[in-house]
Formats: sequence, structure tokens, C-alpha cells
Amino acid sequence: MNVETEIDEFKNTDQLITESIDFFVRMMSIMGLPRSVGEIYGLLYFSPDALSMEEICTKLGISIGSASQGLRTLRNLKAVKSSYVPGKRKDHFLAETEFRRLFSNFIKDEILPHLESASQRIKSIEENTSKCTDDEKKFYEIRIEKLKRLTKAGKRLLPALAGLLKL
Amino acid sequence: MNVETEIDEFKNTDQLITESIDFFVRMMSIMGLPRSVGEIYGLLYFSPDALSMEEICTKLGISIGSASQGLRTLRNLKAVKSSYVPGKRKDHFLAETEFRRLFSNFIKDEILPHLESASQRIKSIEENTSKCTDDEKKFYEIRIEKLKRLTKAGKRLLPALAGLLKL
DNA sequence: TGATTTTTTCATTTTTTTTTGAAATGATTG
DNA sequence: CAATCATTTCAAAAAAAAATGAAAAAATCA
Repeated sequence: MNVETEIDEFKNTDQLITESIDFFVRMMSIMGLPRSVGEIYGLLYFSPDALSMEEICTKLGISIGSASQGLRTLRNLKAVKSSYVPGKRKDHFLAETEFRRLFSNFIKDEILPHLESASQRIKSIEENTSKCTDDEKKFYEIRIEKLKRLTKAGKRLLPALAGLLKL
Repeated sequence: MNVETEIDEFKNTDQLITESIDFFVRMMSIMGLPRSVGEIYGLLYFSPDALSMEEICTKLGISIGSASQGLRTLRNLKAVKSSYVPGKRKDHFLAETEFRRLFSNFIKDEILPHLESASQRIKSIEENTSKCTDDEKKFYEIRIEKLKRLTKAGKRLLPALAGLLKL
């Protein structure tokens, strides 16, 4: 993208970028990620060229702190990769557009750990039914069994879900 | 549960209930639901008897406003049902333990509407590529195509996910 | 119907999350 | 290696989300 067309190019794609940001802000928010993360990804998703952190701050009007943290989050999810731009000192960022990998990282990093600790908690629940009457015990055991199946199903199904995303 | 055993029963199951609340607070929080919703469901999940709103407030130490709103949320998700207790005026609540239905309601109410509005937004993105050069157009079109496939896959996959939960 | 009890609503307060930006740290260049 | 630029960190500010509880509305009873 050369200098002469930059201003016009921006006008043409202004609305495009805005809609993209809107799209990803909402998508990331479903995933529990902050607004700024969605904004950054939405901007990069329709950027033909890699952008520096400074450009991201300027175009989105966010602070360098937000940009730095947001890029870290996106890097951890492998939703963004840095690309070397010859002659430039700053890091430059490109959107990683393979959603399958993005979701599988999200599930691995944000969901499965909770399911793991849930399994632990169920064990600890099980240890607290000893002093109950037989009738109570039966009731609690049925519910505990359900919880066990739920976490087991979650651990199986969620990673498989990302695998099904053949995009 | 009669009066004489109530206090003892509470001691026996104190830890059980606490762990259950902890479990569901986390689970609901993954789903983006407030703490109080998880607390209420966690309490009801291991309650052999239906509880009134007042009992829920007392046992959890939350306000009637929270309880009312939380129960509404849970009712909407069909995660809780009210059960008539003879001779009592207040509504009484029981946990609905079919997680499959719970998740399918969650997906239907909280996720799919976002995917629907996402489809709209993609249309509006498409309408903003007309003034681009051919090269730009090609770049944008590839990305737009990816977004389309993503939302389409989401609309297919997510409802199917709940169906797979044979618990 | 009118009195009483229960539930919902919603403006306000509290808590939690996110953003900010200045200072510290780290990286690159001449 | 000193100087400059880039990035991260983190305490404080701002914004967003959730909880509270009094008042309004709805339901139940006699």
C-alpha cells in the first residue's frame, strides 16, 4: 500500500473496518474477552498490511497499555502474529485468520482448566456424603454422577468442537 | 425433611452445598452469568426439597432483588422449575438437572441471536468493497468468505453440541 | 372486596473489570 | 556503551456489571 493511495484507501474501507471491529468486539465479548481485544483483532482482520502498535493505538484511539495487553492476549491465543517489516524497528502485527486454531486455543486455555478444577471439586463433594442417611445418600449420589458425566462430556466434546470447524 | 433433623442435616451437607455452589458459580461464570445465578443453582442442585425465595436469600445471604432476578434468569433457561408445596403460599424452586436442555436453551437464547446479527453485519461489510481496486477487493473477499463460513458453522455446530450431550 | 403476603422492578450503591499513562524495563542503533 | 526508541508493567482512574432494598405491582386469602 503506497503513500499516495493511503488517504483514499482509508475512506473506502472506513466503514468496512468499523463493521469488522463491531463484529469482532461482539464475538470476543461472547468469549469473555475485553472490548479492546475485539477492536484490535477487528482492525487487523481487514488490514492488508501489518500494523505497528502505534498505528493500532492511533487508529483505534486506545492507550498503549491497552494495545500492549490486548496484543499479548491475542498472541497467547495465536490470533495474531508479528511480522518483520524491513527497515522498521517496531514490531508489526497481522491477524491470524484460522479460526479453528483460535477457538481450539481458547478452549484449551480458558475452558479446559476450569473443567479440570471442576473434577477436583466433584471429588471433594463426594467425600462429604458419608454422614448422610441412606435415602439422602442415594439422592446425592445420583446428582454427583450427573456432574461427573457433565465434566467428562465437556472434556471430550469441547476440544472436538474446534476440530469440526473445517473453515 | 423434618424439623428435628434440619440442623444436623445442615452440618452434614454444609460442605457439600458449599462445594456445589463453588462448582456452579464457576460454570455459570464461563457462560457469562453473574455469581448470584450460580449460587442459587448450586444451592438448589443438592437440595432434596424445593426452596422458597426467602430460604434462598437466607441460606446464601443475598438480597431479594438478586434472588428474584437470578431465579428469573434460571427460569428462562429452564434450569429451575417451581413446585407447588401444599399449604405454603410462597413459590418453591427445584433445580432442573437435565444439563442438555439447560445448554441448548443457553445457546438458543444467548449465542444464536449474536450469530444472527453477525450475519447481518457481514452483509453490511460486503456492501463496502465496491470502491476498492481489484487487488484489495480480492483480499477483502477472501476474508469476508471466511467470516461467512464461520457464522454458518457456528449456527450449525452449536445447537448440535447440546444434542450430543447425552447425559 | 380489602387486607395481607409475595414477587418484581429499578434507582442507587457496591464491586469488579477494563483502560489509562507514567515509570521501569528491554531492545536496537550509531 | 550511551542514547534513543519500543514495549511492558502496574497503580490509579474510569467504566461496566452486579447487588441492594425500598417502593410498586401482583397474587392470594378470608
